[in-house]
Amino acid sequence: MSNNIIPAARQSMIVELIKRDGLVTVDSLSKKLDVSVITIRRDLSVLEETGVLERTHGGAVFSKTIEREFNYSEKDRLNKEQKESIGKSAAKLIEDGDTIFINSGSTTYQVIRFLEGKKDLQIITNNAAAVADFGGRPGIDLILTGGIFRHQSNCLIGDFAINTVNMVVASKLIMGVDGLSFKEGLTSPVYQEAGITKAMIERTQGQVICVADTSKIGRVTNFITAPMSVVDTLVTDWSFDEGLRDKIEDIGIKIIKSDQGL
Amino acid sequence: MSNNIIPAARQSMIVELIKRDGLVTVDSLSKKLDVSVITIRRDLSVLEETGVLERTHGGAVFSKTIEREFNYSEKDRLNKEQKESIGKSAAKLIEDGDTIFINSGSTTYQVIRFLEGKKDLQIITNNAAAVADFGGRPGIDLILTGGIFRHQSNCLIGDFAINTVNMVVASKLIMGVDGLSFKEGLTSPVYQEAGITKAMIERTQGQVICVADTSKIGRVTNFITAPMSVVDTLVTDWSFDEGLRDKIEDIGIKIIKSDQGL
DNA sequence: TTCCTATAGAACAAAAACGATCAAAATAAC
DNA sequence: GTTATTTTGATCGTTTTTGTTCTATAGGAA
Repeated sequence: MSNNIIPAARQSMIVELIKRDGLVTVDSLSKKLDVSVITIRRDLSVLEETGVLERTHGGAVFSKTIEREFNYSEKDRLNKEQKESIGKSAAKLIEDGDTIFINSGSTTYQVIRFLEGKKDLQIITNNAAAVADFGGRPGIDLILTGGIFRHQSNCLIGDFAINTVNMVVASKLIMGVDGLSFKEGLTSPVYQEAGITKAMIERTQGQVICVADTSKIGRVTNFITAPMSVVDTLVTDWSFDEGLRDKIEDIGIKIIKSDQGL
Repeated sequence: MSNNIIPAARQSMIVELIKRDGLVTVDSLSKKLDVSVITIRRDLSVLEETGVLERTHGGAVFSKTIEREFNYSEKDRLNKEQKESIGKSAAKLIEDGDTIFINSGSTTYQVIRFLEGKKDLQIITNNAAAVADFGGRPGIDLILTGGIFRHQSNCLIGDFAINTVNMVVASKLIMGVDGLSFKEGLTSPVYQEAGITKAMIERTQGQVICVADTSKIGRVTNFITAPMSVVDTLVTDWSFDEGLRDKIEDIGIKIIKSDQGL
């Protein structure tokens, strides 16, 4: 894919990758960008000079100082590759003309990113980060629910948010969760976020799509949002344990596994 | 497609491409514009002189400085120093325990920045940018109104926003305007934004503080928000024309001039 | 600790891109 | 139509970038 690119382009790709993943290895960059390892090292040295990254043995990490500025939380970076591919797969389930709820979370954020190009879409979300790189895409209305800004998870919570949700009937819901278990159902670590999601579920007349990388499956956090049975479709990543498939499909959930390697 | 064009046209094409892609290569430009690489190099040198791009080996990247200004939008940059000092002065009018409306705009955004350190404050705003560098300040609740995201002015508009505003009674309003004239009153270039501000004015029981640098005074834009008489305090910058003072104070508006040099 | 493997860095050679110069072509001026 | 000016392209030496080889070093395992 990638040959015949100028150094500046290659370096900006490295910056993108390190912003996305928080960490890159010389080896993987060498393969991905199709240049020798020494070239990658030289690039990393240049970029270290500019301050966007810090070199380590075998690669480089995103600069701590810049990281803080960007407000990239650890959580956003965790399983980033999985979340991106889940986002891409989930976005395919959205059709032109849909009105969709999207709750907050690093996985659902990835879905929003991949909705570009859809037509006549209305997104209602309490994810405050959504506006960040949403440069006025034609054909897509982005509606924030409003509410109290909770910076830890970059989302909007409280009655104002719930009120807005209650004024909408959506055709689909993209729901991120923190835990997903047969016994306790869908759980969230923050009470108020669970409340918003609950309201969204009630106001969705069409498909409820749950996005969760495999680390969430089987996990239980503090606040119960809903039983698993509200989910129509579960989009998860490639390392899904096939042993669970039957048990999940038995309660009427369709499983979609996203592809590795974007 | 492309032969027989004058240099200026070719160069403006290059500018368009670099604005779009952020980066161009000499080689691809040479092919796309059907001229030799040396010509492209000369074009890039010329354009580098003008400051729109920075040359690199093999091509050029969009100028960092211009890029930054691009994101901030023309409006944010205009009279930045004035706006900052107005923001600082206006923030001093806010007391601990206040519940304040803040409408959207580059000047009011500066006010938000300087509210750090206040206690027990509740900010209700339709400025989507507010969350950007609001790192969870203790003692301050930031509440977004919700609404349709309007990327051109980074704000939230529409019924959802107005509904939220209508659920609040604020003790103060920080109001940015685009024009401020005796005859037409306070005006805004965007209909929906005027609507939000109107709702905020109605729901404010205390002080209405208008923040406007001197370039706004006397200007009229398209949509009337309110007559000037709704304003209690006008915070403007140091170059305020003292000849207008009496006339403005006569309608009951207190004038605060912010200091130059932050 | 000691060994071992993987990574880093230096030096050199090859390839690509650059800049300067000059001639040819296109355009403008007369 | 002729001349002057600008613009473009080609050549060639120079600089930058890249990859290979080799040596040194870091980090993990026994």
